[in-house]
Amino acid sequence: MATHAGGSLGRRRRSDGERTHAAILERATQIASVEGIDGLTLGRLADALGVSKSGVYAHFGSKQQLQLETVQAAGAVFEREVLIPARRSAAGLSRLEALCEAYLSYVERLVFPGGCFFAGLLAEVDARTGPIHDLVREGERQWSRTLQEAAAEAQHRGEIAGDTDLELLGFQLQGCLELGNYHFVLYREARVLERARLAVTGILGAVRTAPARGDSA
Amino acid sequence: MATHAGGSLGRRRRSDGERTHAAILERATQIASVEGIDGLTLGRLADALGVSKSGVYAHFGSKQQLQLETVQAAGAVFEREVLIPARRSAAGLSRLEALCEAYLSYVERLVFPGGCFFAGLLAEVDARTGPIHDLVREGERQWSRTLQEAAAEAQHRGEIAGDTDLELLGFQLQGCLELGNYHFVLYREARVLERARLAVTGILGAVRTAPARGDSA
DNA sequence: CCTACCGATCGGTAGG
DNA sequence: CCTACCGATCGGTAGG
Repeated sequence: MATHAGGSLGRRRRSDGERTHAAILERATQIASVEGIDGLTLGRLADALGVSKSGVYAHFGSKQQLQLETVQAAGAVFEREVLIPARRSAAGLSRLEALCEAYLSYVERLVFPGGCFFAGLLAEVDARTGPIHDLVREGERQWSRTLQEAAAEAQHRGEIAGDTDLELLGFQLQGCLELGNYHFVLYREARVLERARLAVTGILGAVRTAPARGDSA
Repeated sequence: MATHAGGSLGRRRRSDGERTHAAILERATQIASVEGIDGLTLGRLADALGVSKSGVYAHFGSKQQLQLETVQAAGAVFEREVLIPARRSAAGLSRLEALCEAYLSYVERLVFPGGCFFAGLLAEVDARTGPIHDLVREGERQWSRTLQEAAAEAQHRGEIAGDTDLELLGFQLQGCLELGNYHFVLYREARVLERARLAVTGILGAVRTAPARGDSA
């Protein structure tokens, strides 16, 4: 309903309400990454923020809306911490490697205290139905596509073998990344992420057409 | 306290109470595989069984005991459906292949309605602490070890290359299996399990020393 | 195994 | 944003 004409003051500063809303969602992603999206309750979130339950509720109007916005907020963090950094690497094999490393780094730095937000959410809602299931399914599909497109560009450039099955390559890499996340959170040892990195390197090494600088022989 | 001397009647038949207990746990594993171990509540379980809440409660004495026994009951199913069938295959590469196929078949047949019980549980409790976390961690460690031991025997027999890193091979296979499970439950398409099978075959093909019967060239 | 209950917490509402 | 409340459900208990 509001027009874009803001008058002589130009674009308004982000309001207090908007900043509070964003702060609530940041806390919500932290809680949900450990307790699950179902473990995120209005009361727990309100306690963590030091406000009343209805003070939180008023921002969303329903628990489902809070959950959906929390998932979307986590998606923005994933983009900022994984997708955008990887885009700084050259398209092709470099970017494919960068995507894998950016993901493992995002896990290792505990951007979310419970590890990858979407790895946890995937397992929580995969067997259910509803809007959150659908949101997660689309996010997972997009992540698979991102890996596969980077692999396709690497193949187009002749950096990986022409007969490489890109779907399988992406699947194998994605499996190593997700298992790396689960094991890191489960065992709490940095060593398991090193194992994931070596597994990724091994899979890429098997399809690479030219040895990387520094390889022996 | 009871002795093993059962008198002239020999070993007693399994009592009604024991059969009821087992029936409760079977239902509990089904509910927990979809709703999570935290989504398994006494009230929901009682409703599904058509008994009163305290009728269920009396069998376990606490919710934690119910949860622990449910996880153990699911472990017995995993052993029956995955580990024991795979042991019918010859030790070495055949058994490693059989372990992967038995796992994917167990997922595909929906032995648990929510897919692999432990894949879901892993993601649910990896970031928490307590006896269930510990139980899952030991189970996951054992599953990794089982895959790795089969790979070691394959290497010992000369079926896979002598310089294969067994830990990485096991990790890559385990990643494909778990991602196959998550995607099958998420997308509900049989095709994604075919992808997982091909991903496993591709990984094993890269380290195999002799071509399998039927391979071209 | 049952009914009947306990205090705590759930999502959500009323009224300010 | 708050207090105060609603009915439903949670894990657990008492008493039979």
